[in-house]
Amino acid sequence: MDKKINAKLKENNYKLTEQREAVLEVMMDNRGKHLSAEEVLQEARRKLPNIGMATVYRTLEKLASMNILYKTMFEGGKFRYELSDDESHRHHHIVCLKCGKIYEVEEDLLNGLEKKLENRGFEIVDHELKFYGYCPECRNSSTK
Amino acid sequence: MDKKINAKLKENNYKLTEQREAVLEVMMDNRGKHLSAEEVLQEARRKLPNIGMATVYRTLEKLASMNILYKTMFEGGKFRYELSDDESHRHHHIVCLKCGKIYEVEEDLLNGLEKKLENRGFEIVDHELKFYGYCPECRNSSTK
DNA sequence: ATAATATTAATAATCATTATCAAAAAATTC
DNA sequence: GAATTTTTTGATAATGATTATTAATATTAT
Repeated sequence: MDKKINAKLKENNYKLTEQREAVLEVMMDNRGKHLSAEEVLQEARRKLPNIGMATVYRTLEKLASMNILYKTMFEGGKFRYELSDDESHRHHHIVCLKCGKIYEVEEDLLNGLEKKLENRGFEIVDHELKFYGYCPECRNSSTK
Repeated sequence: MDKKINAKLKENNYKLTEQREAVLEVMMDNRGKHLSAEEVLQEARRKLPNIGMATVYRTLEKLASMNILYKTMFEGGKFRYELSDDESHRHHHIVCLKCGKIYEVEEDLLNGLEKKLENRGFEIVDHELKFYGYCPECRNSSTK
């Protein structure tokens, strides 16, 4: 188990039950992927067949609120969760319209943008950016 | 009725029933606002008391598919619709976390970003950017 | 007008998520 | 360590936004 994660769990005195551990393991096994709650449930049941869906939702919610996971709404009105690598470092997404794969975009692409808005009197606390298009593999394939 | 809109309707040979007209009027009366389907239904019923919610959903969907409306998913997993002022000119949003008001951000803030991604082999066809924070009015008020 | 096509309103169905609640597990108190 | 309180769980019901169904109504073409 990752040290930082462990630290966060303690800091929130969060009891690590076997259900919560199963969910965390699923997220760690899928580092870099963006899983829906349903997908997490499927995977978690391979480790713990009786885990209930309410528990999975509750756990994902809790982990997201401690910034251990990112929770993002993608097309189709479904939330997806991914392991947060580095605390406060938000990043953004490119969704391939063909294969559906989700790639990451580093934060610093957005530098300067928030400043412009703050010059207009807004106070920005968060933002969310998604690109839709074709990834390098799909781009040149015939069946876009 | 706006000329451009009328042209688009014709171009898609879209029959302007009284229900559809009511929905369009609501959107035009609320230019600049971002309405949920439910809100459109409420307003539309003031003009046409028997209009059904399925009709409102269908109509909003149709108008969005002709680019007469923008359809955007905001927090809470709800779509909101707004009148599209200018055809292909996408814009983005700042959502005030206090009053919920939605402000617009002009496109050109993002210039250059897509190019960087295209240099990496992606082909970008669309994007979506939302900022969350406090608007100038709410920023200095005591009860953030 | 008559028949074919579109559109509608009401309502049921869907799907992701949340709430409820009694049972099980864990922690705390005596 | 047994008794009691607190937390967590799983099953299931409820919710809320959206979509599908369907029979009735309106519109258009013949």
